[in-house]
Amino acid sequence: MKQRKKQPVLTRKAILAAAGVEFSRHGYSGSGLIPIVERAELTKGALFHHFQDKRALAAAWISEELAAAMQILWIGPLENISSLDSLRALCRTRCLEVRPGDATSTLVALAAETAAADAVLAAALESVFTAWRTAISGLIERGKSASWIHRSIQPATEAEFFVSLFSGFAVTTQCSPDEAARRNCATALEAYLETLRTH
Amino acid sequence: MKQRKKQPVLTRKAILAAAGVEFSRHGYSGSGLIPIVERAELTKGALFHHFQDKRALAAAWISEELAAAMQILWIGPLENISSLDSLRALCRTRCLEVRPGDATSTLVALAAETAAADAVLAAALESVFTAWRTAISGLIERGKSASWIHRSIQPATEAEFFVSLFSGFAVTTQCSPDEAARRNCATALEAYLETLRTH
DNA sequence: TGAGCCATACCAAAAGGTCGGTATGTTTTT
DNA sequence: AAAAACATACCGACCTTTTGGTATGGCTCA
Repeated sequence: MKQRKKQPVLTRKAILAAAGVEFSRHGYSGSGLIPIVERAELTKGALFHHFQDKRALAAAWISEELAAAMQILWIGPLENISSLDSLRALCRTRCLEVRPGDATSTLVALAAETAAADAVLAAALESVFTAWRTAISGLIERGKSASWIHRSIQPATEAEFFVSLFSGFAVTTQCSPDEAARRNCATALEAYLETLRTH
Repeated sequence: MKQRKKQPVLTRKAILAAAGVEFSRHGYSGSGLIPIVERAELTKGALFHHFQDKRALAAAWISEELAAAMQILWIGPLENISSLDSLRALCRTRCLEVRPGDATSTLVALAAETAAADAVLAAALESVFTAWRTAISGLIERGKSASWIHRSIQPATEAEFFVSLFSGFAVTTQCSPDEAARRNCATALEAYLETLRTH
């Protein structure tokens, strides 16, 4: 099969990837378009050919790249969990490896920065949050059916709580990124997870 | 004592207040200096007379105004609490009234946006977080002494958890500011607080 | 040859910040 | 006590750089 010299889909992906790096490091307002296209080794012509404006670029990155990253980090693993111990292991890992610029932190940071003022970005971000929450509440329902999660636990409420909790970890860790804080979070988290257990 | 006709402290306060409104609405990078001085009905001359640069303005606002607001919202009330029921009532109130642009949300939003990239702002924000955590852990120690909090609870760890939790509430609420989400948070929060109780 | 793809050049506006000037105290000197 | 010297507080014009965004034109491929 003959191949085009340049595949527009690759160009688009390159811009999205570069934009992701900038957004993760400097937030939405703090990211300029020139640093983005320079990082992608392209020009603004390419950028504005694929995206209507800066906001559309950010929205596309959120719903495509960021959502995919959250899928790998959270949704996929959560779907394969079938015991409270494995849930605790996953949470411990995710908690200890939270770092500025990773998918979870960026999701939270972008939400905190833009969601109140920009409905378009808020909608894109919200759908990522919703996918996350849905994975949690699904897991809780499976756990209740299999009797390794207490029957009094309400899936939707608990999912809301769980996502808020990790979002908070992402923020406070960003502010004081020492190992002790992360370990504190992990410890308190395990104590919380125990409250879900059948007793 | 004779009084000066113009009180420079008022001008400074006016700039800080205006800056606070802008930072709360648009974040740090999203806030321009011209909107700030226009809101204060002053000029850039006044701004740069009182503050070295934009970053110093933000740092001053965080350590003076934002810290004071958190004192009123959280630290003060927490110091006057002497039962788990009153703690639960305070938390429920703060949880239900979280809104974009209030002190807690702004603290979290600024931390998420700037803390990873700006050490000066990170330090100012961190000291506000620390005051918050200190108030919580102090309360827990008092509760343990008075036996209305279980003796197995570790104050520092639990304080870290608590602050992260509310920070997360502030973010996720900003993204989907419907009443149901807030109530979910409040419900799950009360269940969590029960785990602190002496049993 | 025409349509998609992307680079170059350019633009108006807004960004953060500088600078000289001035009006108003506050000290110091005579 | 008056005058001179200094300090503080603020204004407003201006500067440079960067911002997000556009207009145009060339290249490639079907």
